[in-house]
Amino acid sequence: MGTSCIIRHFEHYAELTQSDRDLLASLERSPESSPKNTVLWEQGAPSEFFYTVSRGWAVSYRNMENGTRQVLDIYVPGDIIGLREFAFQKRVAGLMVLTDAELCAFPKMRLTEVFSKSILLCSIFFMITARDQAILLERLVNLGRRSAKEKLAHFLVEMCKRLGKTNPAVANELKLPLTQALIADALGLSAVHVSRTFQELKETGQVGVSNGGIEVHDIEGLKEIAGFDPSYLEEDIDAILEHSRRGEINN
Amino acid sequence: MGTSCIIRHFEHYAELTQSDRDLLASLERSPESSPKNTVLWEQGAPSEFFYTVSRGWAVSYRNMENGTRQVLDIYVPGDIIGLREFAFQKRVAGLMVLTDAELCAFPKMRLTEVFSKSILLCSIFFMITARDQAILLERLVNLGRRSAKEKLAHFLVEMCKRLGKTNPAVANELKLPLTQALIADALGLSAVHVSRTFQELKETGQVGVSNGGIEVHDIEGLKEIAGFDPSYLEEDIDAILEHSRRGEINN
DNA sequence: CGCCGCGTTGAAGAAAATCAAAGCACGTGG
DNA sequence: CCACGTGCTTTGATTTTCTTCAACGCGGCG
Repeated sequence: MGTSCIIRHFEHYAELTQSDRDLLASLERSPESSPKNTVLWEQGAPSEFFYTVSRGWAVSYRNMENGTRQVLDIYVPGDIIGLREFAFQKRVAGLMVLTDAELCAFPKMRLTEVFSKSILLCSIFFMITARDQAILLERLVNLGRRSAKEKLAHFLVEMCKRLGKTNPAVANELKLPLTQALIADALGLSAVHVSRTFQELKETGQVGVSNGGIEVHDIEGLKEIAGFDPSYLEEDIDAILEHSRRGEINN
Repeated sequence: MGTSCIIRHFEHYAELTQSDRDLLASLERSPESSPKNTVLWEQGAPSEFFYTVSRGWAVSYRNMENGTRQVLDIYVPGDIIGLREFAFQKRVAGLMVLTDAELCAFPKMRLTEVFSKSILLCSIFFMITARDQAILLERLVNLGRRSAKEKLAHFLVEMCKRLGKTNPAVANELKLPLTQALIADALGLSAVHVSRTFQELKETGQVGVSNGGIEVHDIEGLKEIAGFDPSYLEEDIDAILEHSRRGEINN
């Protein structure tokens, strides 16, 4: 099965010991593939696993009573899904894969076992959760206090940044497997308004379209439109690890 | 100095051992009081401590370039401030106390030490962070896909629930030390629209005013207006602790 | 071919923002 | 005790932003 998905992910943050790797490997199940547009669970379903995305895109969403939908998160390869349900028995949101995808499951309840055995892994998990919160905050700002144009620009920049982290090649070409309706549901807008706003960005040259994908021509321009501040994506793992190691010595 | 703030808070979740208590007590500094309207830090300031609120209200916010402001969180006694900055060197948002308040500081970097010494405390911290994320998600939904009236109703119900958790008396009388401008900044609305929306709720009898405070007359009505689903506030600590204890045995 | 999902366009309407002024409660100083 | 200032809320009029509805275009695919 090669290097497991989460090990690769975590080694991006810090050097793991062999026992850390063994520990992670013992938890991770083999990847499960799902064809595009599969709903893996609905909100309210029991929440026993979290997942890492090894291939494809997924989206978590909330269906509202009035028939609308709010997209809460968009997941790309390398992301972790469902950590936030650590404290809950049930899924707080539905999950759908957008493309053919592969996810690796982890039994949620064995996380505490990991925590007790490796302070390093514990710190990394905590760091990831805290960083995810910072991202959510930024999204809150996006929904609360930005115009449609700013929202869309900010969204595109964030996707660029996140994709660029694992795949430096895609710095300014975005092939998003997202419909405009889905982007609308992520930004709290209507689909037609997203379409119009895209037109605006095309006219002023920040984005373009090429065979179904979105091309980002001017990421700096988008950043300016959005008032983008990248600091919320720049977690600092080193300082934590420093102390984490010190904690280990104290053990 | 009596029982420390965070110990009281944590014992609400689980029974701590004496060594857990000692560990927490060794970290917590004595409470610092701040007069109302004090800004404790601005976004971008170094982030070395997190805090527990032992008295008073506080609010974290983000100032936008266009002069507007987004309120990210409102903190009441018992809440923890700044855990989300675990992974960051800098504050991602400003913090202001709204009333005269007392906060207890914790050196952020000693968290990993706590994690390594007590799997129970580690689990509780993780649980709190995960639950905070669930609350943020609900707020995302609130900002993205609800009308002004629904937003306000949802906001009031959430505050009721959160206050009622520590103080069962205030189930349906709310004395909020919040201006309408601040509520507006929390909900992504303008202050005048919040005022108008309040009028609506008064006319239909869900809320009233008495000497400066807000009275909630009909919390069920508000829930219905908002489409309120309380499950995001009902974390389930027991299942986690069960496994946490098992983890400890494995040590 | 014809259907279907998705994007685009236009027109009309609703929701909320903005601007400006006035009211009200409260504290302060004369 | 009253006048005054200040911070917050309310109100009305106007404008902007976004939604809704409906229709059409367009490419892919059975």
